Amino acid sequence: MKTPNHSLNDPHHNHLLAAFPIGEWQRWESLIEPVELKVGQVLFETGRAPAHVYFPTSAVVSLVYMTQDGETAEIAVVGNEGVVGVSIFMGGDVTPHEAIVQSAGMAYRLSASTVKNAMEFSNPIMKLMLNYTHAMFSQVSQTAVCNRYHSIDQQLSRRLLQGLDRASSNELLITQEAMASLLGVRREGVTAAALKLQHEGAIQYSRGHIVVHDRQRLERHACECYAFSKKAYFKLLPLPLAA
Amino acid sequence: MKTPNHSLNDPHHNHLLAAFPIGEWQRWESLIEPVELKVGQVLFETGRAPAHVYFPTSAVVSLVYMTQDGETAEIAVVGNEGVVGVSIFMGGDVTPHEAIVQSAGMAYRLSASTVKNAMEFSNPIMKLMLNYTHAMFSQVSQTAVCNRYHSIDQQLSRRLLQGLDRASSNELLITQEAMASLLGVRREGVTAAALKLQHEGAIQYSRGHIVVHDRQRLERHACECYAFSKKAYFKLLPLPLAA
DNA sequence: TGCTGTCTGTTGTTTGGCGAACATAATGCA
DNA sequence: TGCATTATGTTCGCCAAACAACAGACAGCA
Repeated sequence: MKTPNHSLNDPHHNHLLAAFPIGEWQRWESLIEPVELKVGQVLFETGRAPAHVYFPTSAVVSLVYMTQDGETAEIAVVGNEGVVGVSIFMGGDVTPHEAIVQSAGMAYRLSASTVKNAMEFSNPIMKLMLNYTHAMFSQVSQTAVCNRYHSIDQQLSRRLLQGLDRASSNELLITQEAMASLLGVRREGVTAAALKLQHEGAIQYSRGHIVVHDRQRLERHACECYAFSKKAYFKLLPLPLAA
Repeated sequence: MKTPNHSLNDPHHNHLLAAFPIGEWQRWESLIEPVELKVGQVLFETGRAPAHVYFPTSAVVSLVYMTQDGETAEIAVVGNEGVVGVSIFMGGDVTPHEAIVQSAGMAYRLSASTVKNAMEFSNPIMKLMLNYTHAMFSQVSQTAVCNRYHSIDQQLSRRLLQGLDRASSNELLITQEAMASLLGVRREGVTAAALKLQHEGAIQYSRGHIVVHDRQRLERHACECYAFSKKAYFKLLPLPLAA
């Protein structure tokens, strides 16, 4: 991958923002606001009207669905390839899921009202957002199927790769406990799968620090879902995820 | 439920079409085309560019995802509350899933190019479609969670209710085998669950004919997913599903 | 240095759903 | 009417993952 000529904190490090037409960009520059996101921070809650959309540059955000009894499942991951809060321009006053920061970092945000205006007046931006939403739709569908058919081993590998694609190094910061609630399985199940991967030399971890040593091995363990959802983003977005 | 003052084959029996602004409507009238949909008919396939969008009036369509090994899972149901083919105006050349007619009936269709134009020129219609897409997004997310946590009993009840809401009587036409592939489980699992419901007097069935006798009992068996996805459509659409 | 809380490893038991194989019953067609 | 086809019922073994309960291990703080 070519080194981009902007820093990780440049708004253009977000692929969607980078794809804004230059003419448009000037209009937004003054409205867009950098924010630092911390691990565990809740960007918006289920059933509430989100106040902003977030374009992560270095942060990674999980969209998490929670059942009545408090069981959780992640339905999509958003990093610098996308945007958190598509509900806003789709016209829903509320989101069906919550957005939680998985990995600390920077993001740029716009207020909900600004975004709604933008959609009315800028066709190219509207299209960009719709394209992204479509890719996310694919990811959510894929998650539904993955939940039905694939083993914990496969899903853990898939999720690690998805995290890796959105991270700036080969280290991920997440405990097995947290991973379990993302996958919607028990912690013991994650421990077993992670042990297996560690014995094979694919990863190495300790207390929330996961280092990926052998990406290809992970890819062999992962289900098709990983490749498919990645392909969906490639197809629909002007810029690819990190190679 | 009040009897609508138009027949089941009136375009306005589709809630989205019915919500088109009157001024807009005249523009579309000549372009929209009634079609009869037969059970099992494939409206579009995975990975292909859909040629039309379909607004069902009496037909019911399943959006089905298929894995590499041919395992299937339904990710959403579309009846006269919605539209099949949101991918088209979201800008995806391809859909990640296929659309299969579950229940024969009528629908109105528009060509893909017409729809794309419509989106450019009519803001109200664009908003309508986005609202619907948002509700569908909720349904897909809910499906993902349902696949993770809920039993076959619960899912079968949920799916029967979703079918019932989109049917014109209390009879559904679907075999246990077909239901199994929608839910992504084995046929035997569906048989067991269906037997249980039958013994309780909730339903009665024989060779693909399911008659619902006790809707409330089904609702008690179903998981929260049924109520939640229904609520999403209520909130976002101008007209409710059949009561 | 030791205490405390968090994270990870382990074990035994239970269970929902899968796989496979087969029996019975209804339907449709010849 | 008989036969083939399709739909449903049943059974047995099996396994992945859930549930439950606890032990060790590491990190940070007092």
